[in-house]
Amino acid sequence: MGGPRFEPVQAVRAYERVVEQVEEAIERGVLTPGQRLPSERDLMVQFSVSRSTVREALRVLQARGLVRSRPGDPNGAEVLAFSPATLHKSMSTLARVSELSLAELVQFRMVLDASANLLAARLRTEEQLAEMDAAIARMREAVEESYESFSAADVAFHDAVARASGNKLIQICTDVVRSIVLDLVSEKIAGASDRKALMLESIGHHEEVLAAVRAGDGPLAARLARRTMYDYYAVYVPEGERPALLALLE
Amino acid sequence: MGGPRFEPVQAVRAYERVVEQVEEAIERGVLTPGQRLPSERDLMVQFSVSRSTVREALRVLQARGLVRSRPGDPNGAEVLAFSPATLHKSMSTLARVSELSLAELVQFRMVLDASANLLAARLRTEEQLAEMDAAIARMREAVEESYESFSAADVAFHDAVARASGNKLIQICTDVVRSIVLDLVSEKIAGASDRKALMLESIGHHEEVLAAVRAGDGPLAARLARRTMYDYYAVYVPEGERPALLALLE
DNA sequence: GACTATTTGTCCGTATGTATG
DNA sequence: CCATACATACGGACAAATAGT
Repeated sequence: MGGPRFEPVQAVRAYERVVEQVEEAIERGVLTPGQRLPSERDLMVQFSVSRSTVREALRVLQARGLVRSRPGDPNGAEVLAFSPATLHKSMSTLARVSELSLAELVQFRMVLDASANLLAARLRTEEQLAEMDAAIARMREAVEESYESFSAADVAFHDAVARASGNKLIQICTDVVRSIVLDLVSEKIAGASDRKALMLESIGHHEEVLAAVRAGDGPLAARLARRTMYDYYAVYVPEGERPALLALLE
Repeated sequence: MGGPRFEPVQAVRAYERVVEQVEEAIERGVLTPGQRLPSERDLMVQFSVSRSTVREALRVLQARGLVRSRPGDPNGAEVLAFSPATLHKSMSTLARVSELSLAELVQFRMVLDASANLLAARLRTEEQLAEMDAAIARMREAVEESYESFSAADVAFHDAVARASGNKLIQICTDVVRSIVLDLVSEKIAGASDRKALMLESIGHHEEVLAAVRAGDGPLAARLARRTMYDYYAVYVPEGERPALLALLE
């Protein structure tokens, strides 16, 4: 064993080297959000490449959500704070291209929401409990208004729980997967004839979940959260795929 | 309320429009993986834009993992099958830039692995059980060899469980988060003095988990999986953040 | 408000290395 | 080996947009 482990020589493009250097500077904190990159002409001098190369590198950095540039900006491209937008983008294409079924998405939401509730039940503050109360109150008001405002309040509730979990990864994934699921089923829900009854039932479920979170009973909150999500979305999942969801309900 | 809801007019760049059209063609299945795009010169004619614009669009598409282009290829850029590589990339930068702590990453792994085991216990086939057996066997052999081969076998086990869960999203996220965690702690583990004892203990835990999966006891498998992961990684997590992990162990 | 300087967005032409037949 | 077509990279140019005077 052993011997020299040569790296495969790959003709790395010029723009890639530019991307790497800027990316590393951002990740190392040398460039912080809000700061500006040098102008394209300055960059072509510093990297000693042509402007086209600089621009291709900037496009890649922009696609990765690290910088943003506007025409005529005298300050150069702006370094952005990381947002889950790119994550959202790639997960969305994954959902559309790589044939993610609604069942898998809902199942993943059940996993995330249950975990968030489990953690929130132990770690929540009084302030966060108040947020959840307020969200449910808005859900109740929205029943008479529109499905859109109801859905917004529902999102706010789950968001508050996700924040209370203290885990940013849970928070971000919850946000991403939820918006994808809503894209897939919001028209169907909005057009349901018994929409109002569904909303009222959902509110009751949310209140039970919140009571468990308030009582600090994590396992119960997680179980109720899974059940709530199942009851709300199962009708839109093909019957053949529902057993996979039920497997989470023990 | 009401009134015409105008969209904010944003000067959409030419390369963006090119990206949109190609992206849509891929997502609608007009362009399938393995197919080739027209050459850059053909594209500048079809879109009636310049070469630079075409190239910037191709860089963005490449950054999103949708196409790949090599110099001298007579067939033009290749349409790729979607891979979680972009997802991996953006989640990695999220971990580095957005200050994700090791505690949060391990916590998320605990959530994913527990859910995967819960589902696997009900949905696994005999074939998948055999894979898990084989992985544990390789772990046992690797104890005398090296930490690297042990880690590889360990990865294979968790991968088999994730596949057996039947949820691609769990599978992909497991893969992504695991590699990030391993990047952060693999040197520490490899350099541990009581490495061998740790490996043996870990094997025992994995066997208990597998026994629960084989018995079809999902909740038990999930609980053991969480415990296994905690015991393996907790020492690398700052003491102040361990309570957040313990909150998952009920 | 208008003018000017600078920057980005876009286009064109050209040279070079590479892969295919 | 040669010819062709391609991607890569360079440099120059002009219009549109922005910021400061």
